[in-house]
Amino acid sequence: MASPAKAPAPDKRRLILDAAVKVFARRGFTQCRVADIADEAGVAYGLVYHYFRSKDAVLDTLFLERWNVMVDVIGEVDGRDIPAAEKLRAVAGFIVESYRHDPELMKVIIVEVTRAANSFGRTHLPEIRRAYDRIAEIVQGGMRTGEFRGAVTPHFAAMAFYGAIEQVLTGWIFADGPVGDAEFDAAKDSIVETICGGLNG
Amino acid sequence: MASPAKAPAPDKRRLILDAAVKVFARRGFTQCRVADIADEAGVAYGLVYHYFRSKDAVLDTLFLERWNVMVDVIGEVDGRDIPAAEKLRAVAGFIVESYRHDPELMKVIIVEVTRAANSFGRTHLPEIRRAYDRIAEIVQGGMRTGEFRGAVTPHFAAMAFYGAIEQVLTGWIFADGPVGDAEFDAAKDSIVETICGGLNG
DNA sequence: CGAGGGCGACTGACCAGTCAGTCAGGTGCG
DNA sequence: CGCACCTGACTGACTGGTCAGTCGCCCTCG
Repeated sequence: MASPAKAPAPDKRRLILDAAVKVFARRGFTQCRVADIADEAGVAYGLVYHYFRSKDAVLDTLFLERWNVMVDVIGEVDGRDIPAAEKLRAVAGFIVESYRHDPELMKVIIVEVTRAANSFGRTHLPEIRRAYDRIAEIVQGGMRTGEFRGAVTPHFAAMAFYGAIEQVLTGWIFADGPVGDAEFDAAKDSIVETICGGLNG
Repeated sequence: MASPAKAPAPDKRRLILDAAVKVFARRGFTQCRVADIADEAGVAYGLVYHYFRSKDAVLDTLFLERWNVMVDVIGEVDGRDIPAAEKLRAVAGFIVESYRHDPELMKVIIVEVTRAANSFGRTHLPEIRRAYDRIAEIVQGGMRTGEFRGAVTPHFAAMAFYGAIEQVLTGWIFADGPVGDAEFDAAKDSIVETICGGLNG
């Protein structure tokens, strides 16, 4: 996927990537033309193909850049010496903060890859699964120490946890108005509260 | 969307709809051609346009037919005189059974509409929201009677609940192998157990 | 002077939707 | 009863437009 070794011309390449995020977020991957990316970047059409093998490769790069960071963070969090519930809070916090920091990128990743079972979601299944697996490891750790009970499998709990987060982000994406700081912070707590504490009173 | 009053020729129209489910499930809405639907139905290309305004209208019909049934079921369940947790179990059960009964249709609805924020998801936002709202009403009822505690808003709990279900179904969709009966039944319990009981031990 | 970043007109494939026409079954009239 | 006419379901070749990807050229910098 373009220039593996020493970065040759970081400027324009980055410009194209950033422009692609904007354009993909605005109209969706399929609905936008390669010309839109080039225009947004203020760059010639052909230059996109100088840096990327195809339109698909642009999305692939965007997704992998960010997803790998997230998978690493989850692993790092699991290594910390804190309660399992705090680990889940850290993960939920990181994902919510990612959205707060760059909503357009997160929209593209979720809508065009993570939730796109017929196209990029299928391509990147292994990477997506790795994230679930790492969350499941956190849950399993919590069960080992007795912090969590073993009513459901770790894998299942991980699906529910990640599903809840993605559903909340999707709500924000659909709303596509500005979301307040209070709402971001409330969401982090609510996600952990729901999955760990449960509804039962 | 075609013949409102007395059904004139139910055969071919239904045939096209059923064929579309197969084809959309197999290759995705955008990746498949109208000719594929016609071929699958064993019908001429033009007939698709005799019964439907456009390719989009075929998907719209498929989605609304099924989604409205689900929204009605959720409302009916809420009317029953049973504990709130049992209501959620009934809803989760209905959705899981819908998948068990017709996985292809559910795949199309979830992948192409519910999770497609840039296309049909946006179009059908009102219908999708109606389902969330009805689930939230169930949760709110549970809080009123003291069955559920009010740690999170009903709306948030509804998002988490539905998000967990959809994530589980998405897992099955991605796996696209046969899923065993035991797994279906376990899922219904696990979803309710996770959302109501929580992980904390 | 040549390597390679940068350019954008062009092409070939693809596909949603159209439309001119066929045909089977129904209806009314002589 | 049967002939003429009508209706609309049904057909599939064709069109118009779109767009990913190519290619030959230019221009700058070392």
